[in-house]
Amino acid sequence: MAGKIGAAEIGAKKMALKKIVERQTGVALWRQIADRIRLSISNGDYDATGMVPPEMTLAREFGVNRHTVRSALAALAEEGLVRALQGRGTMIERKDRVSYPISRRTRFSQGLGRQVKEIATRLLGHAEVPASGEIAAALAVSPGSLLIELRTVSSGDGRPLSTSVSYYPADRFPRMVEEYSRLGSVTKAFAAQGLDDYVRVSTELVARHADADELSLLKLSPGAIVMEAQSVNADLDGKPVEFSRTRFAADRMKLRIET
Amino acid sequence: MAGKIGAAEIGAKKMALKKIVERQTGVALWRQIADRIRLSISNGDYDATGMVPPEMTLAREFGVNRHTVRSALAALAEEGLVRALQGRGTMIERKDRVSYPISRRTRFSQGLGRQVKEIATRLLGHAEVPASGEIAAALAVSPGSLLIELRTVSSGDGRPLSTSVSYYPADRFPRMVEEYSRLGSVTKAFAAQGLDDYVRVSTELVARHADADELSLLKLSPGAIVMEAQSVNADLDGKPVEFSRTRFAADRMKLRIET
DNA sequence: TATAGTTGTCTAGATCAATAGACATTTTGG
DNA sequence: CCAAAATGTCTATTGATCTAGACAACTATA
Repeated sequence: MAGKIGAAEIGAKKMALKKIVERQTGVALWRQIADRIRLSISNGDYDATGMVPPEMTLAREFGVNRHTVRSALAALAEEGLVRALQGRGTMIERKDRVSYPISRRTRFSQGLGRQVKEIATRLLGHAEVPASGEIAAALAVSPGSLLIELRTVSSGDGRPLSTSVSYYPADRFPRMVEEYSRLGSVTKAFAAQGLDDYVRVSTELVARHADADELSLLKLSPGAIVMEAQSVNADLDGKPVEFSRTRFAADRMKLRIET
Repeated sequence: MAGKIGAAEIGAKKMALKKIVERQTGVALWRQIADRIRLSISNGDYDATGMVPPEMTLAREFGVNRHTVRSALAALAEEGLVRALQGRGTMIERKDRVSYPISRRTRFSQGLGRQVKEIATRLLGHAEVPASGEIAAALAVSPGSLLIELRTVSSGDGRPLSTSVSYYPADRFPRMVEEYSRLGSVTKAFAAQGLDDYVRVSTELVARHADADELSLLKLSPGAIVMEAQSVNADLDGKPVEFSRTRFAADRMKLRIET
């Protein structure tokens, strides 16, 4: 099984163009197809024409009925990604996923840069909660000590991109809520409380289907995927200052890891 | 909408315990529930007992019929994650996702460390292909110049974790296939061709539903999610030496980004 | 102005997903 | 030993998904 395939490979590669989807999976065919077309759009596969291939062509490629492809395209139209024009074809309206950089100095609003004109972060709510085991460990505080919890959702040009739950040690950052509300930025709220700089020390990523809560917060077409990042930021002495759990709308974002 | 919710928050948090799932989404309820239980298991939510809650309890929490929960548990049993024992309950067989570190010096086999006893990478095939636009740009070679393509699938303790397609400039690494087949490692194959060290310069991540190809390569229960990482490695002069596209089985892996 | 190619709409039937209820089987604990 | 609690199995019904085919409406082009 090692590397003596060579010539036979060419054939195998052509097969791969058949864009197969699987049945009886718990994920409807129209949704799998919508996912794949979305990916093709964002990969620029259709840039030559600016159009999605005709429904009959897609149906043949995916090996499904034309109506199934129509369901997929309807979902993408609902997202505003494509627009169908009777008699002409289906036009691509929007192409790129927003690329979000994760680095040692990750700051939410900065990285998005020129990709979106307007970034809005809305504070959904806050609370003062005792540290649970996992979070206490991540923040290096004793379990049960008080934390400030902030819940936010962020949008780019009106489209929700991510939603976060963040925790801060209440003793060190007692005015977190007020400062964040006033300044609209975690970085500035930290600065207002005497912390000038901080760095990302760890990020863990998983991907899964969105639950109903995330669907509504991120205005996702249901059944969508979220990428969940658990991250810890620390001050320059290595003392953790923030634990947060951010869920990104997977079909609107790609994460770029910078090293 | 800014931070004057406070007390009302506590109620909202309790509501969140209701583990809601959405209907008519193109993703079957049993699959959404399977995803959520899998996440709960890997988060350690059931560590106290080592058991998944009873079917009736889960059905109540998710607001669905017991049979729907049974479908979800059947899928998890199929994955080998849980085992049902009549009269007793449903036992957790395996807990953790494998954590895969992505850093400036990412090396596949090293990072997995003690998490898996045995790592096996199988060469699926190879080919010599002209560089397409995107890949040529990433590798900083002229479009159409020859690349060596390697396709592999990697498993930990017999469970497929990821599948990769990688490209190397054919002029610089003409013996890539032979050396890789002989040594079983990209790092060693590079060394055998005079490249002693290399670093990760970029990684881009997206998440989506797996296609049939990935389902069969990764032996995924259909409808599963993959995380796709496009990465570029370069030598210490910054000259790109490898472009690769790795798809991770999202329900078996978490990615840890180290900065 | 035909004609081919495209999306839009409708109907009918087959299969999958989910609910509902009843009862069997097995284990645990009083 | 008995009762409670858990999983296993079966039947029946409803709604969502997918297929199949036919035709209408619209667009571009020869």
